[in-house]
Amino acid sequence: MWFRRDLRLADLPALDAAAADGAHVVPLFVVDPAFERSGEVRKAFMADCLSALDDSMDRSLVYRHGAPEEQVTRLAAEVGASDVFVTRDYGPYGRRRDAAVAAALKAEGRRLVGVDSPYAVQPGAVNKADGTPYRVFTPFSKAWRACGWAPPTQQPDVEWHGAPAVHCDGPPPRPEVAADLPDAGELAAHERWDAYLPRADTYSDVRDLPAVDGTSRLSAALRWGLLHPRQLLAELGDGTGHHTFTNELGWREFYADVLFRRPETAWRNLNPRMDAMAVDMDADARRRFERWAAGMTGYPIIDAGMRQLLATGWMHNRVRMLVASFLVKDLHLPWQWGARHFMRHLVDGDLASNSHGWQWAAGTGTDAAPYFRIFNPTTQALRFDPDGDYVRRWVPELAGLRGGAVHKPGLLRPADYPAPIVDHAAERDEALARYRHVTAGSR
DNA sequence: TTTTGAGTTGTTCGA
DNA sequence: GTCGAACAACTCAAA
Repeated sequence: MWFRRDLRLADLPALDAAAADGAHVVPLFVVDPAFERSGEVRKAFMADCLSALDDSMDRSLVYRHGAPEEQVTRLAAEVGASDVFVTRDYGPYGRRRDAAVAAALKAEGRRLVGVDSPYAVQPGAVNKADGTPYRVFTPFSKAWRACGWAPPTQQPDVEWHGAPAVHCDGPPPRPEVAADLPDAGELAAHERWDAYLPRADTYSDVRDLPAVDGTSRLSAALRWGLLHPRQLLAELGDGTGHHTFTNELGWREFYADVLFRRPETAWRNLNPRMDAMAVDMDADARRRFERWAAGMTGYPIIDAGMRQLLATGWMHNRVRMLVASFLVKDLHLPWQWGARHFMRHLVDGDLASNSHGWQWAAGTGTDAAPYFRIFNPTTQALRFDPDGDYVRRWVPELAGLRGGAVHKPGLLRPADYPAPIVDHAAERDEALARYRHVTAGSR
């Protein structure tokens, strides 16, 4: 059983298949050199989840460092495995990697057996009546719900054998990070869900308020497969809050489906007409990006979000939209710069959701926001953080400003907090002018 | 087959 | 102060 982004034992059909008929299961995790590109916070969380997984199987997990097509093949030969079981990966890198591993195994008479997916409905399965994919979320979500999903399975009764009989490299290095990470591991994820579910009926009312603990905070658990969305869907009902929560899981599956069908859109515009949009990439653009990334734009809600990201590896969804809109429409930078920063720092960073969330904000993607829908960071802050508590938590320089006044420091701006780096009204006009240029050029 | 209306997350302007 | 229109262009499903 080769674990990748499914670091759990319960409701894991690939493990069920591996352990069928009492077969001896050797659990493997390959520390792929590709992980080197990850940010420190992501590496730390992954290492913690692996440690918890290893604990849950009596420290049987075999670590191997290196290219998967070599390491998987070598271990399979060492233990005489006829089959290597995996949960299928639908991402661009994972598909290439798995094709290479499958070919290497096949050359030695072994099989790579893909089972299940990280989704309730596997990417590629939801189609319109004519067989083509949906490009708008709402009709997708109706068809997705109509597909239905299997109930979760119980944890299989696998007999783990303790310390591996074969050579085992050490676990991946666990960087020391200042970030306040979520509790790692399958058990912690289930405890979080059990604690959240009784409050899920309030989801649609409070999910947009970044100062409130009004969401499940299970995004990282879903990303690393500490639990499967089936396990959540099985317990969600039809009330407004539960329906909205289910829709958010649907968005995750929608974007996985889009990326599966169009893998190049991880970093390229889905809508090629938007390739003509003028974006800034000069030295001043890089300077503006650095200010954005550091949380020093002078717009309090933007800076609070960017600092929350650096401090915790997570950012509230409403604020993700605001900082994304700000990067694209106020700073006129390529959405890919922001997407890359998010992937480096988010513990829940998922290529499909991240890239297409950014493309939604940038107006380049599937079912994209109309380009003229430009968030006003101050208006949004006053609406969704009316008491200013979120900003004061993450921007201590502004702690002396009371209530919503924290969103408009103006003349009360402390000396250690920056003045706004751009004027929103002027940059809004600039963004609309650039957009008009694109649409005029295509007529 | 064609038409029609709706579509995650908004803002501004003018009546 | 409130309210509706305008801001683009295209997809999709139902009528």
